[in-house]
Amino acid sequence: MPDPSAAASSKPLLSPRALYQEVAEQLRQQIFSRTLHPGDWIDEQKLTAEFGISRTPLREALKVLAAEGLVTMKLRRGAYVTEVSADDVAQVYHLMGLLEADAAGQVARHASAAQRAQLQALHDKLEKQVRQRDAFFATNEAWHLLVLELAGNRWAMQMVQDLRKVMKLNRQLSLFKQGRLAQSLDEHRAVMAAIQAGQSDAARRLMQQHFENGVSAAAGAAP
Amino acid sequence: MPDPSAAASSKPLLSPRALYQEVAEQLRQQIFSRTLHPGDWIDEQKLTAEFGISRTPLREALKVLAAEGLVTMKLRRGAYVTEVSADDVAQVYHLMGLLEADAAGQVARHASAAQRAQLQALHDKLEKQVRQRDAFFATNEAWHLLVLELAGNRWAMQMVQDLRKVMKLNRQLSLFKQGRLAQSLDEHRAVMAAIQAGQSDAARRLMQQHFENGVSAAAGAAP
DNA sequence: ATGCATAATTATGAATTCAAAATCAAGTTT
DNA sequence: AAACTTGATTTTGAATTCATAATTATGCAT
Repeated sequence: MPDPSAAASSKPLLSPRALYQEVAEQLRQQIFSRTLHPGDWIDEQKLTAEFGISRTPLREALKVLAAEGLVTMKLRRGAYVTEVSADDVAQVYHLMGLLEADAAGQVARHASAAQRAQLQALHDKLEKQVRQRDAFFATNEAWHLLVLELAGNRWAMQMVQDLRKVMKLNRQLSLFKQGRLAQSLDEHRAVMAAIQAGQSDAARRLMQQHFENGVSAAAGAAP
Repeated sequence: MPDPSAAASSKPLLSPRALYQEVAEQLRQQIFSRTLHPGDWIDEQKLTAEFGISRTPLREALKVLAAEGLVTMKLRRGAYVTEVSADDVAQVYHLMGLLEADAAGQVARHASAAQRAQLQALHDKLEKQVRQRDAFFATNEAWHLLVLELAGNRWAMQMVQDLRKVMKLNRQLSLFKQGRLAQSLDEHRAVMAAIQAGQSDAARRLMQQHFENGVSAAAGAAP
């Protein structure tokens, strides 16, 4: 068994990616898990000690996260975890809706039978996971990403992935309450049907609606 | 021997931004101006000599550009200027259209009278610059960015700015031929009118159309 | 002469060192 | 006692050094 707990414990036997990327991923995890939380100053020395590395790859990783919007660099006073307001959440959610709705439209119009089947398979899996929150979330994300992938716009894909990261800064996991989860599945089913029927406009509108419902739930508009 | 022609010749008397950001901007310029062109390997030593700096800030800048999509990092073999295919151009243009169309809709719906006037002023300026290509381009970009700014979604703003950078990788300045330039102005006028009239849907559709016309011109679909 | 193995060179990735700026602390002055 | 000044400490930003992977060059065998 290679690496049970720590990430940068030993020299990676095979290095699929550079150290700074490894560190960037570790930092993302710490940010998402609130080990580092929004507004916090990022102590370089402490982290280099924790990871057992030098400052160079850490600082490179911080610049990557800054470009992603997860951290904010202040000249001559280091890096801070980005604070995301409720307004930001609404804005980001809106954009994700816009991009994914467009992607759904593209898929409904151009996807092959095999691709539709692939998407349907993931949806069917989702149907069976309504009672398992974590599994549901994982499959849900996979389905959304597959829609984007099938739409075939790699720039849109990259953007949505970055936006998803920003969303994770915000601990409103109450995003999906009990009821919302079932409703979400209903909406998925409708989008899926439109895609299967090749109804581009409908797929687009339904996906947009799916996100609008999500954001109002996230903003706490629902009682 | 000091270097009078190079950009980072002397220590900046006042440093508004960090060196790596300065270098990132220099690199962007070299990429846009085709001093470095798509597919090229980026020679770190050559550039450090040219800029008169060490490799550290240069490598940090490269990571930022990689996050923007302008360069591609290959493990253990350095950085390369990203190659942008015709397909990429179409995809990026489509996304810009999507985002800006949405922004135009928002502005039509929510902008104050003062904001509309501000936008109108820029448009009026544009009307007078149909014969001056460079000035026209500058004002055109300013107008588009103002639409985004007035829409009030800072994430969308950031995205479009990144997409614009990628677009500049592609030297299809034939983007605006003689006739296209006048037509572009017509389309602007229509969007502007819809915004002034508070017609959100119309503004959105017209802006979308504006971009679709642009992309077909860029792709060389027009004769 | 061609192909392969091995040595020399070069470039990348990361650690370390150095300089300057900012923060913090103490002491003095008003 | 409060505020300002001055000095010590910490921390950032950048240069330099070091180790290792990759490339090129050289020599040997077939």
